[in-house]
Amino acid sequence: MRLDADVLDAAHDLIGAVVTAHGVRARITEVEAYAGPADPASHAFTRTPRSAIMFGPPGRLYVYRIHGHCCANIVTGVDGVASAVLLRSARIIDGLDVARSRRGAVDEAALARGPGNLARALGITMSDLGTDVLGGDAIDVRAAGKRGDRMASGPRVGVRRAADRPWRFWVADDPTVSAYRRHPRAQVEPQPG
DNA sequence: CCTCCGATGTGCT
DNA sequence: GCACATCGGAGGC
Repeated sequence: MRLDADVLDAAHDLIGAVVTAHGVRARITEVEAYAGPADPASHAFTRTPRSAIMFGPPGRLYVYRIHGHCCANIVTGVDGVASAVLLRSARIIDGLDVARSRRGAVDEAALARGPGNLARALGITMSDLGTDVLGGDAIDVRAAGKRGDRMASGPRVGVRRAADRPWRFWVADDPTVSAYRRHPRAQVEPQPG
């Protein structure tokens, strides 16, 4: 996985990768790229205590809370370059009963559909902030065999600024992928040229 | 399709 | 203090 390369390459590589966390294994089916200071939608557009981790080395987990939910990102880019890939959806491979106990009575395809639901199903909380997912810690992300799935891309979900950059990537026609929701006050970004 | 709203932390003033 | 957010479920049209 090219986590130290361009964040769009890293996002591509994370589709199909397998994440293991707290008794559940899942194959990633949907991600979004956030390009740091070059990206008004990124938490690292400005450097704050919360976003500082994204300015560090790749492979660490950036977890944040929003509206009472936790969301998990993989930090990308070499040390000093701030960017990250949000894990939005996944298909549970192993530990279905554990995931169900965390998520309640929902369809199997919906257990880890959407970033808040994914973190919940995998038991990821703020205590996992900073975990090195490449280093044999409690949470692990690794490339899996190529599956020949068709990849699709489009605008990111729920962002107000830079709302039209097609930096969301997902496995085409996969029922575990979340629906697109545009931010109600999405801003139009000036087009170059 | 759309709009509302609970939920709660972060960052700005 | 306060606006707003990488959300998600429910409900209306």
